[in-house]
Amino acid sequence: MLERSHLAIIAAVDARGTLTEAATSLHLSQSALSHAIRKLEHQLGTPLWEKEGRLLRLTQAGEQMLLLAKRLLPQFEHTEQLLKQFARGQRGALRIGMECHPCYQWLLKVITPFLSEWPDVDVDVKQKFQFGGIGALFSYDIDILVTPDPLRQSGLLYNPVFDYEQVLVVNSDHALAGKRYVLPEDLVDETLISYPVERERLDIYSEFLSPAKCVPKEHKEIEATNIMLQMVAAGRGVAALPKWLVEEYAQTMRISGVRMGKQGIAKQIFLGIRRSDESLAYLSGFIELAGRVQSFTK
Amino acid sequence: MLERSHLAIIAAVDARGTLTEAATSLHLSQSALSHAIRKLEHQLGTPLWEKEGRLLRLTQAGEQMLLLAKRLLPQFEHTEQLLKQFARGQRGALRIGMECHPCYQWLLKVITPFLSEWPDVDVDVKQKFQFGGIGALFSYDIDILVTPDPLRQSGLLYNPVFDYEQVLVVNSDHALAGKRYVLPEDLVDETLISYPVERERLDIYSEFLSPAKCVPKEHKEIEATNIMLQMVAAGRGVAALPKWLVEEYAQTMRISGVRMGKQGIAKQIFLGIRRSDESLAYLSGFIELAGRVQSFTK
DNA sequence: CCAATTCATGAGTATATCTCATGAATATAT
DNA sequence: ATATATTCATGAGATATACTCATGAATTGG
Repeated sequence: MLERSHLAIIAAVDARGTLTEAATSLHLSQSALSHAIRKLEHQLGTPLWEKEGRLLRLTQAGEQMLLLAKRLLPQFEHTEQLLKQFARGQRGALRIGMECHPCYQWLLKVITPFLSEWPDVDVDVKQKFQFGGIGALFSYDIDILVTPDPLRQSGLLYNPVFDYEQVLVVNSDHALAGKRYVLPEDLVDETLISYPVERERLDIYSEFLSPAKCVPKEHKEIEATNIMLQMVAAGRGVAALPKWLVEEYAQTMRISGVRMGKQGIAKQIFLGIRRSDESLAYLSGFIELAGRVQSFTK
Repeated sequence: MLERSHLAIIAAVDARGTLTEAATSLHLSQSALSHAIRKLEHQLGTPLWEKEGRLLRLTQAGEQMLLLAKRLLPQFEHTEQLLKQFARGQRGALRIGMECHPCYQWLLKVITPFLSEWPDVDVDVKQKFQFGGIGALFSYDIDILVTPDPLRQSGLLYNPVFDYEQVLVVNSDHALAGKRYVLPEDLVDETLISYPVERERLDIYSEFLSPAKCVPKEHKEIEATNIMLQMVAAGRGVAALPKWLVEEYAQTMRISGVRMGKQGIAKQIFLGIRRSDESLAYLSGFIELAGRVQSFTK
C-alpha cells in the first residue's frame, strides 16, 4: 500500500537529486532508502527510477507518483499543523449557550477581548435549546453554558464568574423609585415586563413574589432588553434585571433600580463546561477572561 | 508522523461506526486498531475521539483529520490504479521519432489501430532531433525510433518491421517510365527532388548515383511527400521513394515507379527502442502491430 | 439484571525496518 | 590512464514496530 513515507521518499529524491542526500534529509541511512525503494517497486510491480549513470531518473510511473507527492504532502503538513494547534488548545470553535437573557450584554464584553486573544478560535452564541442548556452541553451543541442555575451533574464543571444583585427597574418618576427597597405587595398594581421564559425560571417570582403569594396586575413578555427598558422608562411597567445593567442604562434613560426585599436578590452567573473539555486551553482562557471582565463591570 | 494508514483508520471508523467493524473492514483485529489509535493520539497530543457511551465520537481535531482522509484517500487510490496500469504496461506515453520521411504515411496506418487497441496510451510523433534519432532515444526524448539505419549499439534494440524497394518516381509520360530499370547515367539530365536531409543519408546517392560518380542536373528539396509527387506528376523532376508509396499515389496521379539498377535498391525499416523498455507491453504491442500492417501494405 | 457488545490493555510473537559493512559501477581528478 | 571519490545495491544482524490473543471494564438493550 502506498504510504505517505513513500511520497516523502520520492519527493526527497527529486529535491536532492541523489539517493544519498535524500536519505540524510530524511534522517535515514542510504541503505534504508535503497531497501525501501526496492521493496516499494516490487510491490507496485513497476520501477519508479532507472539508473542513468550513477544517478536516478524517474520513469513515467515515478513521475505520476511525484505528482501525487507534490499534491498530497503539503496537505498532510497543513493538517498536522492544525492538529498541533488543537493539541495546544489554540484552535477550535467555541459555541456558547445562554440561559440568562441579560447576560448577553455582559457576554459581548468578554467575547471582544477573547477574539483578539485567541485569533484562531471561532465563537458562536446560541440561545435556544431543545433540551435545555445542560442537554445542549451533553449533546455537544454547545461547549460552554452561561447560566445562573449550576445544576451539578457528574461530567459537568461550573465556574462562577460574577455576582450581582437582581433589582427592580422602574421609571425614575415612579413612586417606588426613591425607596430603599420594595416589598412584594408593592407590585400587585404594577405591570411586570420580563423575558419570554417560564415563570419558574424568573427570580422575581421564585424568590420574591411567589413566597409572598403576590402576583403583578399584568405580565408582558418582551425579548429585547433595550425595548424592555424603553417601556419601563415610558412608565408602561416594571422589570427585574441585574443591577449593573440597570446602572448602565440609567445614564441615558430615566430609569432607576430598587432592591427587592430587605436583603435583595443575590445572583451568581456560572460558566458550565463538560469535564472532558477541562484541558482545552481556549476554554479555560475564556473562563479566565470572563473573571477579569467581572471586576471591570463592578 | 501522520500516515495514510491513519487516514484509513479514521475513515473506516467513520464509515462503519464502531471500532470493531472498522477493524474487520481493514482486515485487522480490534485490538490492533485500538493500539494504533492510542499511539496516534499520543503522538498528536490530542484525542481524536471521545467515548460516548460505548461508541466513539470525533473531536474537533478528529473532524479535521476525517476531512483530510476524505480528501486524500481517493487520490491515493487513483494513483495506485494508475501505477498498476503502468505495471501492466497498459498506460504510458509513446513518443515516436521518425528518421524516414516517407514512413509517415505508413506510420499513420499503425497508429490508428494502436490508439484503439491501447486506449490509455498517448502517442506523439517527433521528426526533428538535436543529436540524431539515437541521441533522442538515449536522452528519453522519444521512446521508439523509426529508421532505415539500425546503428547497433548496446542498450538499443532494433526490430525490422518491413522491407520495401526504393524506386525512382517519374511522370507516367516520361521516357524512363516504361523501362524495366534505370541506370545512374539516365539521371544526369534530370532534376532530382528529395526531402531536405544530408545527401549521405539519401539512398539514391549512396547506393546508386555516387558509386557511378553521377549527379543529377539539379537537386531540389521539398518537405511534403504530396507536393513532391505533384511536382513529379507535373514533369518538373524525379524522386526516389518506397515502391509501395508510389503505387498508392499512382492510382490518382500520373506517376510511375522504376527500379534503380538491375537489382533495385532494397530497404528495410526498423523500430529501435531502449533495451530497458523491452518489457513495456504497449511498446511490444506497437512493434507487433507494425508487423501486421506491413503484410497489409505488401 | 443478565447477555451481548462496546472499547481498553498487557504480554508475547511476528514482521517490518533500520544500520552496518561491504560491493559494483560510474564519474572526476591527477 | 589510473587512482580516488561518489553513486546505488545488497546481505546479515539488530532494533523497533505492529499485530494477535486473551482478558477486563463499561455500557446497553431485552
